[in-house]
Amino acid sequence: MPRSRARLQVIESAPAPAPARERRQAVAAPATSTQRIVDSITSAIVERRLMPGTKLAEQQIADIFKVSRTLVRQALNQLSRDHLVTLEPARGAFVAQPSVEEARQVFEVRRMVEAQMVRQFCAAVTTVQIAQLREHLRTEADAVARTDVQGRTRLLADFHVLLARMLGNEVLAQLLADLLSRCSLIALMYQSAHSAEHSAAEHVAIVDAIERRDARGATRLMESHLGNVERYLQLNPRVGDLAELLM
Amino acid sequence: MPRSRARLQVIESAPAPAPARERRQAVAAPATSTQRIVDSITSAIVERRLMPGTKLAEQQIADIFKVSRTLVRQALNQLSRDHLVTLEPARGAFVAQPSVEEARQVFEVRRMVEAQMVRQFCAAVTTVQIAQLREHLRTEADAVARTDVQGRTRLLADFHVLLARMLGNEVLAQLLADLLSRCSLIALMYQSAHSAEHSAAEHVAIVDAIERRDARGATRLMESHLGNVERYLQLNPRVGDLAELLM
DNA sequence: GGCCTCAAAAGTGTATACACTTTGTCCCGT
DNA sequence: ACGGGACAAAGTGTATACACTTTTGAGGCC
Repeated sequence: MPRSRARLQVIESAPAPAPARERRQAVAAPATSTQRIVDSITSAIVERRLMPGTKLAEQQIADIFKVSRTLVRQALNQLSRDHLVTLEPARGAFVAQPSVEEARQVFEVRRMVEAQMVRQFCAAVTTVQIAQLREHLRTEADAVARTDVQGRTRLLADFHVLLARMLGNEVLAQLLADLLSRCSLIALMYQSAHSAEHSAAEHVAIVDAIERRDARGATRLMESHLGNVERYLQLNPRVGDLAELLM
Repeated sequence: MPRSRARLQVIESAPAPAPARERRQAVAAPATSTQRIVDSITSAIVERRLMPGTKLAEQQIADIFKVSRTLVRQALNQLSRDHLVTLEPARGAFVAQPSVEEARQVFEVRRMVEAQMVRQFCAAVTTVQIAQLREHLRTEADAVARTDVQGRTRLLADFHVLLARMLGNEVLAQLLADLLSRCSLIALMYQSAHSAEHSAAEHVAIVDAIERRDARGATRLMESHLGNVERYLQLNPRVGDLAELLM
């Protein structure tokens, strides 16, 4: 009997004119099919089109992208390494449902890394870089003003990666990018109540401190920023994890 | 052509008597074939049996492990995410040759993360944990005394992961484990001149400071330890990277 | 009616087939 | 001789085939 399969509809959104994504694609050539799948699913997860716990059946995805399961499997493997999906042997792939504990640990690591990052940044920052940061803050403010939810989420995360990249340390930047994609998932799973406006404002304060070369102040601001973001997570899971919901 | 279909040959290789590998398998049962391949290649790289730049042909590896290329490809993909091999499209997989710049960045990140780690550790450490650390240091000293090269290399790295794990932060521990496997490759590629004895001694000093709950001292010691390890890398590449060798 | 059994369906795990790309070699023209 | 182009060998990229596992659902039994 044919099962009506309408659940996972078109993941690939029409080429959104979101400037951030445009730029990303322009810079780092997408090219390979596998990467296209990874990117699409990543976006879908981070932008809440795919909810935590959703099953990602290989054939289904293969049909959508018009490729074989081989490539889909590769993509799912990559995603599992990013902690965006979990693979259960012989059962399949599911959109990850990071636990409260994992959330805590991810934020802990971010505090450790980013505090040091900001500290070093103050010692080496150039006026050109400050200008770039200001420019980014402006874009953030724009997105917030337009209530462009997807755009602002990405931009708020990019701020942190931008800092890392400006230290000229690609290893650090990638590490932070990984942590931030996990944070996106965490934030949406635990419905962050921390408003985008608030985050953007804290970013401004951090850049102000950096401009003053106030290492201690900037560090403190970054730590409290991350603390705030974490604190406002609603630690009663709202989606997925039926066990916790029903007990 | 008739296909001979040998069904499911789950031929576990005879347990190699290498003590280090034994231990690893005992702790985290690998089970799946793919993981077995990843572990084997990882060991081979870290223990210098596979030199940087070596080509890893899929069929060749498949024959060795008696599996299909499918699983080998999965393994190689994982290894590339660990930065132990690089994949060149349509050309194949090669044991990675981290550049001098990458080495610098990895150590930079380690300094940032581990400095904070030690600081926090001083605030929360228990006497039981100190005892565990002392125990580990004893094992290190043993391996150094016996000039058990492979064992001591692994143990010196494990010290750092042990610290991370003791903070109860699995995310941090994994992150550090990743960085350390990259460091192993870097160290062997640039023939570290930093003696194992010296490293072990510095580890002891760090634990001493931790025991005194001397956060500032421990942090400083950790930073100088990592600085030393990096400083003693021979930054003239000795293997691979012909370009740099010939100019 | 509820529950166990079991078999078909659906889905994952691994192997194999085949297309295409790269690389090395040989032959030819200059 | 030398350079270049065609061809063969080797190897990677993707699709497909088949084996095995989990899930599902229908019927039979209590």
